[in-house]
Amino acid sequence: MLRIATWNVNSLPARLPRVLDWLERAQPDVLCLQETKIADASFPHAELEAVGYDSAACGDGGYNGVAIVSRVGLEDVSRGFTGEPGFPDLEKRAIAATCGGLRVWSIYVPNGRSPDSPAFEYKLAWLEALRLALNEEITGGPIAVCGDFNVAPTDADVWDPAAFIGSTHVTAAERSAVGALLEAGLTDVQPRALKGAPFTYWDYRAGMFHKGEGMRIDLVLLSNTLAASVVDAYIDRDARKGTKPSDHAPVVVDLELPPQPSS
DNA sequence: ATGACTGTTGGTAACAGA
Repeated sequence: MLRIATWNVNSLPARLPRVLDWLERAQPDVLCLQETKIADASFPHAELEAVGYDSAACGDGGYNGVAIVSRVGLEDVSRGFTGEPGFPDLEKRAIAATCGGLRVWSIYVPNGRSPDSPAFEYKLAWLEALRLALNEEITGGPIAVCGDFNVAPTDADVWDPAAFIGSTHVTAAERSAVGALLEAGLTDVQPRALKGAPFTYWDYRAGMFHKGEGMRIDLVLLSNTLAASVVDAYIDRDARKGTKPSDHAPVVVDLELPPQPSS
């Protein structure tokens, strides 16, 4: 069994104790992180190593930042991707590595701010460039594209579609961009809903978590053949509780991979 | 409860997040 997970931690320095605790509790083989907000030179490789995980990071502090944490190998790390657009400069939003024979991507899609902003055009361009970059990899072998997509794929992925009219994350253009990724050969793994909803993000404000007003924007996309190996998928809603949580919860996917042919 | 955010920075107010 291979357990992969993705979690937007909203600052790894602020969240490190919770991340270390969560690794101990959830026992993922691979964890993709987003919004690490930490420069590579300061990344807590040693702290992760102490609990049994290798790590590779792509960040420059401040905003953004992604990483992959693995206890089943971490090879052929690549940062960013060919054709990736900037705003205007390149941002730290993508890292990939091979872990336990699986190509894993950790991505942080731009927020978009508002549908009439240049940041929204950047978001769409970034997703289209990602699709082009993934096209070859998707046909090359098993791949998992994990992260904060900042898009709710359907109306069932937001607590109240009426509350999102005119907002980012739900527009036809954004959903079409994610749909193009699926058409390229990826499957959006549907996690078991805990507490009746499939949400992965709840705004910090106005008690939205406690009122169940969330969104599903953190996704695990698996190459279609690999998706047949999913034996379980869930959102760890408990990780959103308590003191100083991230505003996102981890998504966990369990895979029962077919036996590897021996070489 | 007629309310209720959190993180970052040549930083203590402005901004980004979604």
